[in-house]
Amino acid sequence: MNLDSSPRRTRRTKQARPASHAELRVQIRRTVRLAVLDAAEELISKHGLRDAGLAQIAKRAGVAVGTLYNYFTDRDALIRGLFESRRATLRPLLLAANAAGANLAFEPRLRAYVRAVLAAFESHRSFLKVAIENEHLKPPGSTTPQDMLAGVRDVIAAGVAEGVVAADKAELLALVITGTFRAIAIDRLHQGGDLTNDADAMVEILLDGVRSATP
Amino acid sequence: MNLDSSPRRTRRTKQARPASHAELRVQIRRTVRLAVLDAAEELISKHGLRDAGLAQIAKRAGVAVGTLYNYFTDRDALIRGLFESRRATLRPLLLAANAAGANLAFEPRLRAYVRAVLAAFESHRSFLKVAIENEHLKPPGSTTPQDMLAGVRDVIAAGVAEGVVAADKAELLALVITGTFRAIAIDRLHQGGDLTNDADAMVEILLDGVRSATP
Amino acid sequence: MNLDSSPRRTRRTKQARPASHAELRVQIRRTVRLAVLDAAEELISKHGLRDAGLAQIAKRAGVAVGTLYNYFTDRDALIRGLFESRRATLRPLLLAANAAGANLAFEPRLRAYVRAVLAAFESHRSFLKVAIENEHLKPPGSTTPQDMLAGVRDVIAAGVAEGVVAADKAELLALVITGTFRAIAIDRLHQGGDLTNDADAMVEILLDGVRSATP
Amino acid sequence: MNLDSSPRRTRRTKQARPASHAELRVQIRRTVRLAVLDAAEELISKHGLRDAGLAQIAKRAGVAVGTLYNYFTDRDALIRGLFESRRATLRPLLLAANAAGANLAFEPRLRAYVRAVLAAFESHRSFLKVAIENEHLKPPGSTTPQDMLAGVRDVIAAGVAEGVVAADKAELLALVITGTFRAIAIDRLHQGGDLTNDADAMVEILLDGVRSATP
DNA sequence: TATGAATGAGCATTCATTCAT
DNA sequence: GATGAATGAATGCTCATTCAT
Repeated sequence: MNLDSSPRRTRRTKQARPASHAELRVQIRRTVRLAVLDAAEELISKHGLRDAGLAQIAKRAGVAVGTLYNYFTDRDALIRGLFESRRATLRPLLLAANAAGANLAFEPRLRAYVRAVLAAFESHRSFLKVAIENEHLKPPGSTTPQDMLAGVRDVIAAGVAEGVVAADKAELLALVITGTFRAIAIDRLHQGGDLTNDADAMVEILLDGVRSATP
Repeated sequence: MNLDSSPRRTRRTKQARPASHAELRVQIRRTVRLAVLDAAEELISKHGLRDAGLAQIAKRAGVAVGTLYNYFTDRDALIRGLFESRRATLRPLLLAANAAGANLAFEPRLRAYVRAVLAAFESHRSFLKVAIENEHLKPPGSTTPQDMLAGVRDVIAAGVAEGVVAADKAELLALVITGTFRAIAIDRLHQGGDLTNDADAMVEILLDGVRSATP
Repeated sequence: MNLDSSPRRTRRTKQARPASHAELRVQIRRTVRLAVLDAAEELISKHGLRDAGLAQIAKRAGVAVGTLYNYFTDRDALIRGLFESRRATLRPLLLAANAAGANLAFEPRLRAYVRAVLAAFESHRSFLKVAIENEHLKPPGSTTPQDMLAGVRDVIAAGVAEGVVAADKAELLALVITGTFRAIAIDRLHQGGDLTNDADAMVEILLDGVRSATP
Repeated sequence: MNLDSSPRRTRRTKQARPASHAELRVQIRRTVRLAVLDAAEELISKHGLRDAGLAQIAKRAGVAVGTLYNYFTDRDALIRGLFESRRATLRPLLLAANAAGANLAFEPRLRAYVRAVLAAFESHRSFLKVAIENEHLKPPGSTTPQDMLAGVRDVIAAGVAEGVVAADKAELLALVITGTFRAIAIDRLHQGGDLTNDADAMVEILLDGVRSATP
C-alpha cells in the first residue's frame, strides 16, 4: 500500500504538472515583479524619481521595456507599486514595534519604538532615500511616513493616558519625533553612519530635553 | 539765486536724468527678473521642479520664452537664480536672528532663534515648499537648509559653552531642532496654519522634554 | 523516406528558419537605414546640409523622428553615416578603376581612369551634388574627394615613372585633373547632361594641351 | 575779386555745412556698410554661411543688431550685399585683365589672363573661400564664378578665332581652366601658399598637355 | 507573454526679426 | 538713425507608450 503511494506520488507529480505550470507562472511573475521593483528602487535612489527611465529600469531588471507594461499599467503604476511594496514590508515592522510595547510603560515603550523605527529604516536605506526625497508626492509617497506618524501618535497617546505627556503638546511632539527621524535619516544617508546609533540619545533628549546632560 | 539754480540742476542731472536711460533699463530688468523668478517659484511649487516648463514660466511671467534667455543662460541657471534669490532674502533674516540673541542667555536665545526661523519660513511659504521638496539636489537646494543648520549649531554651541547643553548631545540636538523645523513646515504647508504658532511650545519641549507638562 | 525528411528539415531549419527571426530583423534594419540615408541625401541635395531638418528627413523616409535615433545617435551621426555609406559605394569603384589600369601604359590608363571616375560620378549624381557642396566640411565631406585625389595621384605617379609626365608638374597636374572633374560635375549637375560624354575630350586636352586640335 | 571768392568760399563752406551734413551722413553710411560687410565676410569665412549669426556680425562690425536692418532689409539681403560688393571689386580686375590682352596673341593673352585671375584671387583670399564654399547658392554665389567663366570664354574664343584652339573643345576647355582655378584656390586656401606661384606652370600644362616636360 | 523597434508629443534652446526708446 | 531687449517659430532630441512578431 505504501509502495502504491510512490507511483501515486509520481502521478500526483504528473497531475500536479498543470498545477505546477500555473504555480510556476505565478512564481515567475512574482520574481520578475520583484526584480523590476528592485531595479526601480536602485535607479530612483541613484538618479531621482524623474531621471530613472523605464529603459534603464527594464535593463537593470533584466527584462524588455514592453514587459514592464505586463506588470504595471504605466510608469505611475510602477512607482506606486514600488511604494506599496516597500510599505507592505515596513508597515508590519512598525506595527509590530508598537504592538510589542503595548503593555510597557511610556518611557520604555517610546525607547523601544524609536529603536524599532530606526532599525527598520536602517534595513531599508535605499528605499528610505527614495521615500524622503519624494515625500511630497501626493499619491505614492505619503503612505510610509503616515504609517510612521500613526505609530508615533499611538505611543504618544499612551503617554498622555499615562499622564506623562501633556495632552496639548501631543500633536507637536509627534512632529518633533517624526522630524527627528527624518533629520537623522537625511544626515546618515548623506554622511554615512548607522541610523540606530542615536536611538537612545534621541530618546533622552525627547524625555528630558536639552538640559538632560546637566546633573 | 542763480547760484542756487545751478546746483539744483546738477542735483537733478545727477539724480533724475540718468534714471531715464540707464536706471530705467536697470529697473525694468530687475522687475522682469523678479517676475520670472516669482513665476518659476509659483509653478515649481505647484508642479514640481521638473514639471515646471519654461513655456509655462514665461507665460506666467508675462514674457516670451526667448526673453528668459536674456536673463538666464539656461534652465539650470534660472533655477539656481531662484534659489540664490530666495537665499539672499532668507539668510540675512537667519543671521540677524542669531546676531540679535548673541548676548542673551541660552534659553531666551534659543526661544528667539526658533521664533525668528519660523517667522522667516512663514513669510516665504511658497519658496519653503520648493526648498524642502528639493533639499536633496546637490547644487541648488542645499544652501538655505545649510544656513539654517549653521544658525542652529551656533545657538547650541552657546548652550554648550554655558554648560546648559551636554557637548555629546550637541550634534544630535541640531538634528532634532532642524528636523522639527522641517516637520512643522511640512505639516503646516500641507494642513494649513501659521508656522509660528508652535514656536514657544517647541522650545518648551526642547528644553524640558516630553515631561515638560507634568507638574 | 524518413531519413530523407530528416535532413530536409535540418536544411530547412538551417537555411530558412533563422531568416524569420534574426535575418528578418537585420533585413528590415538595413532597409530602414537605407531609406533614411536616401531621404537625407535627397533633402540635403535639394535644400542644403543645414536646411534639411530631421522632421523632413523622417517624413520622407516614412518613419517617425524618434526612429532616426534608433539608427543614428544624433543628426551629426546621420550625416556622417550618409557620407560613409556613399563613400563605401564609390571608393571600390575608384580603386577598381585604378587597379584595372595598373598594367596599362600611362595614356590608356589615364583614359580608363577618367572614364571610370566620371562614370562613378554619373551613377551617383545626387550624392555628387551633396559631396561637392560640402567638400569644405572637415569631418564628413572630405573623404570621397580625397579618395579621388589619391587615385589621380597614383595614375600620375605611373606617368612620372614612365617618363611621360614631368615630375615637377605632377602635383599641379593632380589639381588640374581633380579640378576638371569638379568643374564638369558642377556644370552637368546644373545644366544637365551626361558626365561621361566629355571623358575622351578631357583626356585629349590633358595629354596634348589646348593645341590638340591643330594638325 | 579773387579775394572775394575767399569769403564766398567761407560762405560756401557755411552753406555747404548742410551739404556737408548730408555728405557726412553718406560717408558714415558707406563706412558702416563696409564694416558690416567686412565683418560678415570674416565670420562667414571662419564659421560658414549659416553659422555666422547676425549678432556676431553686428558685434564685429561695432554696431547693434537692429542697425543691420537700416542697411539691409534682412539677412539674405546682407549676404547678397556681400557678394555684390566683392563682385564689384573683382569684376573690374577680371575685365581689365581681358581688355589688356585683347590685342595679344592667344598664348600670351592666356598667360596674362591666368596670372591676372590668380592675382585677383590672391588679393581676396577671404572672400575667395566664401565664394567657393557657397558657389552652389542660386542667387548670391553665382556671379563671381560666372564673371570668371565669361572671361575665360572670351580668351578661348580668341584662341578659336586664331585657329589655335579647336572649336569643339572650347567649352570643355573652359571647364578645365575654371576647374583648375578652383582646385588651386581650394588647395592653397587649405594648405597655405601663394595662389599665383602656379600660374605659368598651369599655362604650360594647358597649352602643351601632360607631355609638356618631355623634350 | 516577452520582446524591442516605432511612435510622436513635449521639452529646452536658438536666432532672425521687430520695435519702443 | 542707432540701440538691444523682446519675440516666437523652428529645431534637435528624449522618453513613456504601443504593437507586430
